[in-house]
Amino acid sequence: MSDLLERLRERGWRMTSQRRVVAEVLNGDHVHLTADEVHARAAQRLPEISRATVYNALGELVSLGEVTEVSTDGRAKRYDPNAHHPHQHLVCSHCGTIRDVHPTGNPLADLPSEERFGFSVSEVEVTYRGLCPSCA
Amino acid sequence: MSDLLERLRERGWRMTSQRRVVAEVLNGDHVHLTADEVHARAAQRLPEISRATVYNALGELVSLGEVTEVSTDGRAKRYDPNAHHPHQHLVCSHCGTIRDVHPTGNPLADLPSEERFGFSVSEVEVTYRGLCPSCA
DNA sequence: TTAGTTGCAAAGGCTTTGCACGCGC
DNA sequence: GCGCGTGCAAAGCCTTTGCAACTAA
Repeated sequence: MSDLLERLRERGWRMTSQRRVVAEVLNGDHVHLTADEVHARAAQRLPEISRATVYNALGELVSLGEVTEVSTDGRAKRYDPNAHHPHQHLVCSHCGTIRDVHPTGNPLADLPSEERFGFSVSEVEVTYRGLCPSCA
Repeated sequence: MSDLLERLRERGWRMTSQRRVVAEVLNGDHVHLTADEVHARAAQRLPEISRATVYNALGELVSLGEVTEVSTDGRAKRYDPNAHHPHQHLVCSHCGTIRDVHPTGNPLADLPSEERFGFSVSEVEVTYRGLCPSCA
């Protein structure tokens, strides 16, 4: 699981310097950057990279299932490269910090078939909210 | 729980024709409108109502805890007046339809204290995703 | 070679803001 | 009458798009 770049190469993702930098910026755990933050970090290594290119790359990584979009209540979406480690998020209601957490139990099992209204349910997204130690 | 307007009056919410119409539009179950949809429906009864006023009113209803913001992955936030009936959402990945559902079990209990990292967790938000009968 | 990628700049969707006027309490 | 609410128009933030130049495979 650990190396995003390697996985992308194996999957035959066309590699360019811009795409490599984006993947490198995202690689790791507990990473939840906005598109703009990804662009800023990428631009440290590749000053000419454009926002549009970052958005393109992020969109593809999401389609490939290598990265997940996290829409916190704030405005900009955040991108989470931890797609191969099923996990949920714990968000501080005050400062917005996000932590990855790994609850016990399977939330999917909590939705009985009579509550599924004929839907074929395939995913669950769980977000815990509260105050982090610094904000409490 | 049923009448939003009544609750607002009891809480001393300053009432104007615009605010009344917004509250009336939102009142009910399984309502998940965007700000723009709220504006459109409100404008049927009060043609001069402005978007800014609708946004103001929605923002206050959210602060008051009478309405919940639902950010599906799409662009515009949706507003759910069902804040007094704890429930989760079942979203169709294809057409975006939202249904309210009432799972068994308490998701809060699934997050053990060693996974809370010192946060005081107060809410959980659960979204089930899948295909609805029409889109399957 | 050639299809896919990039950068730019402009457009687009959703939401917020500043300010003068108007209205609920 | 006072203070908050309203409408308008403009600005703002985040994201997408069109297109010509470029480049990985």
